Amino acid sequence: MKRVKVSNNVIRRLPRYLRKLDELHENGTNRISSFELGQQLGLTPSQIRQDFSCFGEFGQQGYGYNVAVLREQIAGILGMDRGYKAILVGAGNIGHALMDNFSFAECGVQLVAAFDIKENLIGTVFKGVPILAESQMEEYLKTNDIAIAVLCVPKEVAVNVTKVLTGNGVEAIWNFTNIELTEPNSPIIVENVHFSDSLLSLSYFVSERMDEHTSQNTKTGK
Amino acid sequence: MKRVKVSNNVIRRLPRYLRKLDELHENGTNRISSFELGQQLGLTPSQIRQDFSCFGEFGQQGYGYNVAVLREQIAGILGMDRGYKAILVGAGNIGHALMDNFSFAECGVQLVAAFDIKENLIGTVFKGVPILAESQMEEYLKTNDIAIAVLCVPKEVAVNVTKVLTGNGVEAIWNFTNIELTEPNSPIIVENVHFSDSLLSLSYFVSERMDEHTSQNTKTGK
DNA sequence: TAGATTGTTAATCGATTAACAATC
DNA sequence: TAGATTGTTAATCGATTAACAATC
Repeated sequence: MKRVKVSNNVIRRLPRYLRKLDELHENGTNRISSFELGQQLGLTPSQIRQDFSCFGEFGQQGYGYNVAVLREQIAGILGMDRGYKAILVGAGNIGHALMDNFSFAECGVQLVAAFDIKENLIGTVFKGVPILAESQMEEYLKTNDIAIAVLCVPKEVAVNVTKVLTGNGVEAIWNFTNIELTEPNSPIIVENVHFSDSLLSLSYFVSERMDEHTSQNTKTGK
Repeated sequence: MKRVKVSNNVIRRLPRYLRKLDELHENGTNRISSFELGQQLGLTPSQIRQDFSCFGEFGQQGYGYNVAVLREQIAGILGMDRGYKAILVGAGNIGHALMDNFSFAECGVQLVAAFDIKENLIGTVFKGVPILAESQMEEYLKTNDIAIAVLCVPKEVAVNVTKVLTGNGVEAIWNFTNIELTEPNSPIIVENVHFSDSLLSLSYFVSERMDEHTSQNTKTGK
């Protein structure tokens, strides 16, 4: 596959393309043009064609894109066909909710084990995933090829757990703790899910909206 | 407050500034320069000063920024002092995990009620938040001033629930369902938390890393 | 005062959009 | 063939970085 340096913005749009293509496929749509796709996603056709051209030529002049083919291409670009193995660390609360609801398999990721320190969880199997003692984690990492760790531990222990993970071959951390995990020179890949950052952004947009209304009312003397 | 149109990129950095300032405050740091803040966040001092200047003048030449003052300014910009009221719709799984772990109050948001259709949940109170029947929701919205809805329902019903929300004064939706909620001409504010998009991006970066290694090994004949 | 550091203007860089030849 | 639509090159736009006068 073509692998030139692709901008972050492009990469963040790829999962959206995938989701839309899945939807189109379900609807029985076989082909789509960049114009129509742009309409549905709120993007310009130019941007869509530019984005795809980072990775190859997936369309056909005068026809557009075959939905199924394009879907498979993007899935491949995202690495969904690589079967990366993941472990989850911290099976309480959000960790548990992820195991319960989130389909790792739909992203092409295999969740092979979870780790916790709570005695009542250790040794149990939840939705087919064994929950093991955190003390066993290092050994487990050494004997299994784990690419991804889902980090759901309390923030106090996050840094120490991260050291064990990165020291034992884990490539990437899906970070659900509310701390900045990225160290300046670390080669580890960190993807943050910061709920509070997300809610605060939303709060900003609400405030902006409210202030607009207020100032308009002032202007019009309401 | 100064309210000029500020780019999305700037807004997304504000919660990170806030988090860092909280950390500095806890450490007992009273003042910080844009240079030092940039070092700690991996940003240029220029960018930091540009970002702040969208909202006002919070620093002092020759001195830098007072941590506590800057923190309060950013909190205000984000609307944390406005006490927005929120409801949560769908109290199972991820919704329940949010109620259990996530501190709405720390973001300055009041979670005042949750709604569900499960009989065994209705009428109970969880962490001080009453869980009501979804059939009561419309009435509740009409008699309370709810700015934000946290959407955690199954995706099949998400669109219909959204109509009820937007039709009854809700300004913004914090969307935990895995569907595209934003309609072309809708004035509703939507903040998406798409777990699968996040994991797929991570999967991309892992794949990129692996391919780099492979191609290097090929070049060096390993 | 001299040194430090801001806020802001100008320069650079990168991302998006427009245009169009190629071709299905 | 004629019409449609791609992939790509060029133009535009916006965001980041650099520079510097103002001033604490």
